[in-house]
Amino acid sequence: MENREIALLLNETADLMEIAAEDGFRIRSYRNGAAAIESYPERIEDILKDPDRKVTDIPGIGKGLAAVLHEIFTRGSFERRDDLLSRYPPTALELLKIQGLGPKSIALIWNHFRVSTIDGLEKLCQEQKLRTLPRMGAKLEEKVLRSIAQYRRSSGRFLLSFATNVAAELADYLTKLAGIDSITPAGSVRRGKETVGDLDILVTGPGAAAALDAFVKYPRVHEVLARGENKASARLGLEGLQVDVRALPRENYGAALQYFTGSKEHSIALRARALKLGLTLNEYGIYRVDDNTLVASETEESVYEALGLDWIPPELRENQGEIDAAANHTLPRLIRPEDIRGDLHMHTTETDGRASLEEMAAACRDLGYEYLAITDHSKALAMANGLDEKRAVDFARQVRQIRKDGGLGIRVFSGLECDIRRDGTMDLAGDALAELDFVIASVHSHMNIEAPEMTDRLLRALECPHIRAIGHPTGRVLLHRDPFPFDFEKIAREAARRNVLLEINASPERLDISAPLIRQAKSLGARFVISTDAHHPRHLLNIRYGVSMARRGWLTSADVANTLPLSKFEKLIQPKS
DNA sequence: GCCGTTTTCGGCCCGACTGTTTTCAGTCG
Repeated sequence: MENREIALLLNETADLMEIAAEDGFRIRSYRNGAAAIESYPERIEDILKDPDRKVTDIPGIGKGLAAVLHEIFTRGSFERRDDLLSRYPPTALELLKIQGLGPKSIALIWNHFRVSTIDGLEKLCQEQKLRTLPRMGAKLEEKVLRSIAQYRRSSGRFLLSFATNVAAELADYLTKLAGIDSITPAGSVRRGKETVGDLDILVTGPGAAAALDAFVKYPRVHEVLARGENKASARLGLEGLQVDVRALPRENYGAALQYFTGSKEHSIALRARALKLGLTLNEYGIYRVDDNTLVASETEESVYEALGLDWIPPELRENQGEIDAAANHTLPRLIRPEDIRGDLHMHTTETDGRASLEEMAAACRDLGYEYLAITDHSKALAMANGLDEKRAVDFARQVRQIRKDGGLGIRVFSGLECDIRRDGTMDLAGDALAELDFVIASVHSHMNIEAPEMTDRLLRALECPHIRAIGHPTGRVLLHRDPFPFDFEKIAREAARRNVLLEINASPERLDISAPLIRQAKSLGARFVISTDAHHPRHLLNIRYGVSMARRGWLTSADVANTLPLSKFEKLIQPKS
């Protein structure tokens, strides 16, 4: 069992414990343990098997959870979980994903109506029965119905980061087999889409067919859906991501890669173009219509070339003008991960991060960056122990002192992720913000106000002369929360006019803003910064997902401020006179 | 349930908002 799956079992149990109104601190221990296991660099299973090692050496795992882990490995579950599942159906966990309902309400609904499914809940709301329970009313019913609709739209999809990791683990496993030349994830993962429905993996080489056998025996396979000559399909792990592995002969790899990368709209447009040229395109190659002779198939480049096109980066393949651009040789030179020279949004133990300034700086240095900004939360985020004016000013001084003392081998900017209050004013006073090098303004509260008020709020925030960027501008959380409504065009235009950068938040759960908005903002003259919002050094690696979004938004390195060398970036963030 | 100790017990991030109340429980971040 993978660490991620153990963490899932512990987290689900913690959810059930919440519904059962068990002790909050015990619940937190389960969650802490789950988080520790999920991020642990080694497999917990290996440690448990090794008599010389103890899982209790992992911070967050004590005697109690160690016993739970042993039980998980002997029989796949544990007593507390089984007991809770005998009292509450597993579907109740799904209800926790509905906004506006928490564990108390779910327990109440179950106890009163014996309802524990989304469908049942929807019926209760429609029949106006939810309001008969204490402290529940018409507004809640509406909110729950809206949230159910949102939940249905997003379920069955997975985060890009999750699918990417599954693909990497599977590739690791398959690459050890004999006779494998290449293993390539195609589909929406290759296009860098923020969420994916399933995973397509293409395998070539003399051992490709045998790789299908290996795949269906892959330990993480939960359920085999299909097993044919050229394709095997299975659901992986407890999460149930569907993975299709296809064995392909080398000679039509390029055509297959194009075909399975999509998007469907892009491929349809390509086939239409082929027909106009007297050609036909399918997953095996490009053929002349009149005599059926093969024109191209071995590489993607040759397929595009046969259609009179430059090779199109997968991130652009959405039939959004990329085919014309490829025909006219005007495709943009897209930004690449290696263009990034600094990360400008991250947290430390001073607020809700897990590492110190020094540790974050060292990690950035190891990534080859030239600079970084530490941007802890401001005081409005009390649960994160946000900085007040005094702590913010002290922090700015501390960073100046570090520089005076010779620095950390990388330029550190003092920053802040400052809350934007409901009225659009900043959470900290201007003279405190003025001490800092790089202030990001972000919305963390009052996200359900009407669009005009939100637009005014953001416009007012942009008036603050000390802010350099708007953090996660639309507030979306993928598969969970829609962007809050506001007039994006107005904000992007105003940000461009005031030289405030729009953040492309690379956190896999956010990837905010979306590719269409990036492209729109670029057309309005906006500039961007791609940052990870890291709360741990390993989160810094998520920058790749932000770069994927930027590429999907047609950005070049010139559009992104943190591709600038240090000296130029410093000039850019000089205080406005 | 974990942790750390002035070591086996007590502390463990908490403030704001919402919708429902008639003084506040539940949710969210």
